[in-house]
Amino acid sequence: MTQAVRHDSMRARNLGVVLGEVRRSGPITRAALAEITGLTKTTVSKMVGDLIDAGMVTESGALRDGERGRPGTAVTLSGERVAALGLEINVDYLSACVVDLTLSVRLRYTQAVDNRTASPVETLAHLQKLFHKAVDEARSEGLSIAGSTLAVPGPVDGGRLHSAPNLGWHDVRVGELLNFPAAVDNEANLAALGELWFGSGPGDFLHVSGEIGIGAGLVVGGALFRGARGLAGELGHVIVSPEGPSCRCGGRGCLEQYAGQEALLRAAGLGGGPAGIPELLERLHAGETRALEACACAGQALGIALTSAIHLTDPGTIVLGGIFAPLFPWIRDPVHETMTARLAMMRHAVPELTVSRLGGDAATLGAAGQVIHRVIADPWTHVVTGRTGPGPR
Amino acid sequence: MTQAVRHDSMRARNLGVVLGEVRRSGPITRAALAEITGLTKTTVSKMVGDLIDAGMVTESGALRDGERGRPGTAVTLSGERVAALGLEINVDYLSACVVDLTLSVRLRYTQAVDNRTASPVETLAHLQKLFHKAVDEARSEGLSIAGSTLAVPGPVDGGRLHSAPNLGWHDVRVGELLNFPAAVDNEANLAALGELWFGSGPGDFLHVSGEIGIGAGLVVGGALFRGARGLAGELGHVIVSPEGPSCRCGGRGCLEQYAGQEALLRAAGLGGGPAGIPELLERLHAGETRALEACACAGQALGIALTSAIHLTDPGTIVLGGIFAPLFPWIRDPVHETMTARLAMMRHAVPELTVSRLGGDAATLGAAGQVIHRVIADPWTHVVTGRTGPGPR
DNA sequence: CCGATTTAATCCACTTTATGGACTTAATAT
DNA sequence: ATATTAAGTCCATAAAGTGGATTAAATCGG
Repeated sequence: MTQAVRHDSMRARNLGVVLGEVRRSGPITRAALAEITGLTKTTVSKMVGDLIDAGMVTESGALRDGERGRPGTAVTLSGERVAALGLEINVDYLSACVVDLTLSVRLRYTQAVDNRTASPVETLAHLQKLFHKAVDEARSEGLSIAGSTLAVPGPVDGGRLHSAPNLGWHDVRVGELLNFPAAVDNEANLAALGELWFGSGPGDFLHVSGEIGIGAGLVVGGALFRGARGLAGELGHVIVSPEGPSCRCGGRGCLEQYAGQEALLRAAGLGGGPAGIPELLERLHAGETRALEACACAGQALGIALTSAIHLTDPGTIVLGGIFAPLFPWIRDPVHETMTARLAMMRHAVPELTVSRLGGDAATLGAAGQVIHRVIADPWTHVVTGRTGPGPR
Repeated sequence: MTQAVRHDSMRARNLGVVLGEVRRSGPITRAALAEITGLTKTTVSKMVGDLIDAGMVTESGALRDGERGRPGTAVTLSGERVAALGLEINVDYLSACVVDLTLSVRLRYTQAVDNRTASPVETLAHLQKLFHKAVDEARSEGLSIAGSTLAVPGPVDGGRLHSAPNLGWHDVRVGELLNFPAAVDNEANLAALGELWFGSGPGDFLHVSGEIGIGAGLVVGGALFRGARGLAGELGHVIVSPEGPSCRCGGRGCLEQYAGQEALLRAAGLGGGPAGIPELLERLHAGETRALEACACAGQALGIALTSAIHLTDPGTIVLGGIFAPLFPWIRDPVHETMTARLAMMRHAVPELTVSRLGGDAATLGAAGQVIHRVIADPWTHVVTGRTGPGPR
């Protein structure tokens, strides 16, 4: 149910509207904010004052635009006080980053841990150390961490990680095992949000994260689509060919069996050993036929799965990330041709096919960005608790 | 951007919250409304008064629940004043229905028109007559039509119908051709909403409308998912087998080629003639092998497409409607078995598979229901303009 | 059968928040 | 130097919800 609005929540929401507009429109004067939001100059002035007190906004000098009349003083987001922490569990390392309100990355950490051999509890203990280190160091820079989110490589439903094949984890209640406050979410979802906020991401796109599994995050109207239980976006198990090779999910012919990291390396003649994507890239650059053909096949399969995804979810753009980012030059054409051929008559415009500009950090950034976005949408608590000293009696 | 809240919009929203709660919780006292919404009794009382004045709510007698203390007077939605009109263009007839605020169907119309031979303009002229007839007759019953929505059999993007194969329409700007005020939406989308509001529909489901084409409407959290351009839900073109028969969409192996009405009838040996679903049902009841096998094959194909859809969109339930409703006894098992086998390892619970309780009216009902839902979510304008006579000066 | 208790609904003084016009400030134009 | 224009602040007012007091209408207990 939509919640009822009272005086305090009216103010809370309007604060969010004003702060959101400051974020959206860069340096902007109070007068312009009033115009855009529809609030009066008085109201906006008061709110901007509160936001400045809370350290979320700063005056960034006079905005002289050549027009006559008194020039306005522009305000911008301030990265000096509020920050958020993004965490990620990868196969062989943990990573963390601290991002401030302006979405600038302030601190980054990685710590090598072989999470395939470690138990969930061990891994999470390592993660806790990383958490405290990051929080302490952020504090020493004057930043206060408004919240944190943890990215895990598999579908999450209410803090519970269903399965993470590349960690060997199955049905782990991560939320309950954490000894520090953090939200838990799927790496593919958060990578999509990372692309939205830190990449060139437009407002509507399907972000494909190719790893050992293949996940996807669907962003529509600037918000992530999660489905009924938060398990949406399992692109890796969309059926490419109903009688294809069987998959660990129980099905047959899933995309993962054609374009997952393992399948791809095997097709390129690199399976079975410790060989990885770097080797594949070398061979591609060397023009080795087997590697090129492996990419072409994977691209076609991806194109087929994406065609189904487009018909079902109608994304504006497709963004390829994860292992597909470095492979983009070799898979772009087969993916694009497959999609174009199969979508030809149904739509005026086939979704654009682009590549992620973010590296392996996409999920960590998205995790931190999610917290920042929540703060910007609802700065109320931070404004109130952010007051210095006891308020007027 | 989220809009700023001012005093009037605060009141508008709270009116919507109160009215929405009246709808949700049946006959309910003012005190209970206050408890649930978090507003004070004073505020709720004032709002209920306004809603009664506007004819949207009535007192429905004392609510004596055996407890001691003064019994409350319950209020319910009133179907006496506000209503909505749903319209639908089918292959060989037009239909309309008037639904009141309580979602009771008050008037129904159908008019035989062969829309395959008629041009869009001719069809819409017929529709206009139907519109006025419905509005006039509703008015004579004391109902005022708050709005209307038109269901068309194909994907719609901003009032523009991309293609409606069973009408032979292509790229028709329906919104601009209408000489009366109505929103235009895809029949599959509206059928899903019909199921949500008039059927047994739970809050999260994928509604499959099998017709000549196969569409789907995805409802998550009580809201329809439309994708970036409103073209989501084209289940009929999800790829079942990449090298399958070619489809009018330009692709190959689309679901429609296996489970669409034409493919199904052809497989059952009924193709080429005027034979239809009734004949197929006769043969199924007679136990004819060819018909049974056709259903089994269609069911398997549907199961494969739904498996992909489930991985991508994670619906809580699958509701089969359209031609799949009467065929349900014969396709249920193949669909269910295919889905279960292929989803086994990925989720604890495979989505439930149910059948639509609504007949061919689903879309018309959804169309009218959409208007009603908008009125309930935002009753403000109706409360203000609904006042009888000049207000107190 | 009557008073005590309990809950519903209304009344009224008050608080919170936004409004809108007046006022001050700081630029450009003439 | 003065007029004009726009930004930002001040202040009295309006709109809406709050919370406690009051009235109303039941059940419970003796």
